[in-house]
Amino acid sequence: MSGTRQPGTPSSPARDRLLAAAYDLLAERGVGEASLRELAAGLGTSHRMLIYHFGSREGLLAQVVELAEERQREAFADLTGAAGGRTDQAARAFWQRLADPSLAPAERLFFELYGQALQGRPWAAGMLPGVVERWLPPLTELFAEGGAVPPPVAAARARLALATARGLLLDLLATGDRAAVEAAAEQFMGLFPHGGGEPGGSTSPAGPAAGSRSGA
Amino acid sequence: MSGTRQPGTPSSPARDRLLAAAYDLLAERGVGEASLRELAAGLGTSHRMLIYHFGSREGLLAQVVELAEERQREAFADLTGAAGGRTDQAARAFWQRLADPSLAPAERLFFELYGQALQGRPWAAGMLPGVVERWLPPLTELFAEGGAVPPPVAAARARLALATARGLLLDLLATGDRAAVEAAAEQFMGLFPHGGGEPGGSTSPAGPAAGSRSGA
DNA sequence: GCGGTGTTGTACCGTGCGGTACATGAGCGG
DNA sequence: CCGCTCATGTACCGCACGGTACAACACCGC
Repeated sequence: MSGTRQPGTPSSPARDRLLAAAYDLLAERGVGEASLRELAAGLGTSHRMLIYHFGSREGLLAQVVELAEERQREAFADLTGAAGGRTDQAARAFWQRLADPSLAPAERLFFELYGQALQGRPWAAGMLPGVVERWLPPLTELFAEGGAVPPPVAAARARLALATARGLLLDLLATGDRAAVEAAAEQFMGLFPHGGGEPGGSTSPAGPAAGSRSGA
Repeated sequence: MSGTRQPGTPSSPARDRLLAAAYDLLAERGVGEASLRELAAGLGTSHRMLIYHFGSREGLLAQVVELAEERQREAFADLTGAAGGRTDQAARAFWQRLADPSLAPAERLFFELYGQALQGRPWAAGMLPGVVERWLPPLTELFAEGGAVPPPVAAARARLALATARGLLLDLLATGDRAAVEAAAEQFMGLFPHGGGEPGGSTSPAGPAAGSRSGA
């Protein structure tokens, strides 16, 4: 046995370091045109090593997708944690986090991967199953306001808030017009009829939140 | 002079046919991994001809992006036309059109191009300048309800509706759960406080609307 | 010190890529 | 009928790609 490692997910420390660094690098450069050799050069290793650890280029990309998914999961955990208190406060806080410029590269990567997954790229397929569904239960609970809102309405609002946050993020990334996007988010949060605060417009959604920076 | 044609946009009929067909083909297969040769084969021509008409692969992709932009412009014209009547009716009609399954390939292409543009791919850069801005004036007018809504509020709601429609479209394309997405859209349209109808939640937004099908 | 196991470097392979050279027609003005 | 331009086909170039072969090295248990 010479060339490649196990095809599964053996998760050696070196591999994990490489993967995290590759994630950051791809967030900056985009996946589309990145060759193994370019990537390896940017990572300070050789394309040989990438194949050794990930089996193939597609294997590496699939692992990056899985990592993006995992980062989303972490963001989601943060949300459920933060959502203990007032709904509108949780919403605003989460939106503030999403709009943090330091997360922009990860979010651009998220949307690139999303687009590739929609086009049926096999290595990106892992993105799709959870990309909406995973967010719905906690968001639905958040919007239920402890039972004051009927479950079907809460579910629809959860889905709506998720979509809205992602759409606003797309806008923000494309235009960079932070003020205008914030105003739109504010509009959304102000639309809900209930008493105390607003329910949490742009609360949760989009990104592959936890943004690790410079990598390994 | 043997090989390539003018680099500009000379727009011969043959070229236009090729471009429209390439658009449809890329909508089905995705841009990411399409080589000139694959593309040409699917178009019933040779990669030589693509280079002759478009100068280079990037030139072709840039033209496809421009065409996508143009299709958006047509969709936008449809919107302004349809928006003459009641706001909520226009909104629902436009959303119905967006959700039409036959538009899905064009919309997937739109989001793939959007993602590539966000990652700085030069041939996709033409996407960004108008992708939000172009929709705002007519939407703002729509949401102003003839002056009943203050301009800043109308502007924020326009931006919000655009973002929401795109987010919901992303959801629909990923999950295929038409009923749930429709329910979320309905929620949005029902949120606005004003009298008569709802202002037009998912009214306008996303796609490269006018969907030409099987191409030349 | 030896044999393994995990890791890395160097060198290479075949393929398909984007792009070019050049010849060949089709259609038309003169 | 010539000559010109537009269009297209065939053949090729050099290159970078993903992937593999194989040898070497580090480290560890014994």
